[in-house]
Amino acid sequence: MPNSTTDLRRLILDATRSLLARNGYTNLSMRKIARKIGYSATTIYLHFENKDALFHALIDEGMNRLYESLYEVHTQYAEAPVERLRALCRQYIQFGLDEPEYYEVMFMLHPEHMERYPAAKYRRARRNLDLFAQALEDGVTEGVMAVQNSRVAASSTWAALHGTVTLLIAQRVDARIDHEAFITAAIDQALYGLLPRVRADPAVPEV
Amino acid sequence: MPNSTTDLRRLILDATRSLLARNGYTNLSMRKIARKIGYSATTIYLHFENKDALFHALIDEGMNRLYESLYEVHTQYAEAPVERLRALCRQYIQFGLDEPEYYEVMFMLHPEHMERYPAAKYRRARRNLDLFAQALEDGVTEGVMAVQNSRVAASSTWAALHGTVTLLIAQRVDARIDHEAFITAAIDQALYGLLPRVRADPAVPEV
DNA sequence: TTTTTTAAGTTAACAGCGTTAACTATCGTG
DNA sequence: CACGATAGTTAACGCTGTTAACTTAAAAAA
Repeated sequence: MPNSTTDLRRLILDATRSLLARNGYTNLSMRKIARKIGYSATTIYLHFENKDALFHALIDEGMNRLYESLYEVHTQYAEAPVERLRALCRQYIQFGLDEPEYYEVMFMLHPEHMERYPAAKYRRARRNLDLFAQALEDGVTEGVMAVQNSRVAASSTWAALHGTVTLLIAQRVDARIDHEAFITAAIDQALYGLLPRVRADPAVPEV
Repeated sequence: MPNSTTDLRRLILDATRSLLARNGYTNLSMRKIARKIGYSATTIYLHFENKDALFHALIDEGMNRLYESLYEVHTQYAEAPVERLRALCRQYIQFGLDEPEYYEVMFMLHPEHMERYPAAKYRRARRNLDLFAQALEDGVTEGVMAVQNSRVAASSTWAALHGTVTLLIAQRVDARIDHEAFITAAIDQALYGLLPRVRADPAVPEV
């Protein structure tokens, strides 16, 4: 199956990822990718419709790698939903910090660049959120979490993690704050917010 | 004090904000700003060192407007830390959704564009976080919140809000999820995560 | 009043960007 | 041996942020 055509496609994707990690999204261009692999810029257009489509392919690969690492956590903590959720949160944040520029492309691209993101790729990306929703549902079943709607709660938990990663990536967290303490606090706060409360305070209804 | 020089500076800032709101950050250029106010592009460089400096001025104005709206909440709920924090969260998210492109410039600019952000402007921006930290400290004093380090907890709360705003702005929240339900869930989860727990679970230490 | 200096703004240009159209060279097949 | 397809190229268009050099008008100094 793999001929020289698919090899070049692979070469383009690898070069893009490499340049992305080294020089960042801002300093990346079709011409630079081409120069790195020894082809002219227009050759890339023989394998990807445009720059957006090239990044869509890269995003999809990233989503799949993220899923692999989250799924490993999922199976490791199959019997402990709270600890599983905590580990999923850690893994998600670690993924973002390991390759910040890649994370940025995956989750911070402008909606106008995502309008034509293929439905099949979108469904694959959503599997990541499903792992979080599954942990919440298991937690509710076991009575160790209190959540009204697991899909909504999974999204709000994701929002907390996404905010944590993006603030760190954008270097917006105060220099006096230890990053590890910040991450731990963010995860704990999100987790505590999902635990059942003993005496319900009327001012604070269930999530 | 205001002469024609400072007037033109004001004109540039207003035109930039207007174009930002209408066409977004991606479709904004020095030439377009200049065209809108009837000057040549290089005239802008007589009032701002470069594009970054122009946006730094815009960010600073945004941070001050945010502070005004948060400070109003601060005084309104002076005696109820939990309700005050909830209202601060609502106000912050509303601010982001009211002018998404402006929020993006304020909080999502690449660190390389913020390297030369002036210290005085940075201090003004941090006052916004101080209002959150104050609410947490008041809550701890009154025994209605449990927080180890108010600065860290204020940052992790901010992260949850920032994630909520950015996911909505980037249109990454699943179409099947109601935005209002998502926002409420995110705020509630962050808030619950700060409340004191009756029986401490050894698996979940304090934030 | 005349000259000189300063201020405000302009035009032209540079290197780089994503993308398209037109062109060339190579290769497998009829 | 010719032909059509395939893979890749060059040239070009209209953008971008930014700099240098230039003009024009007003203010200050002679």
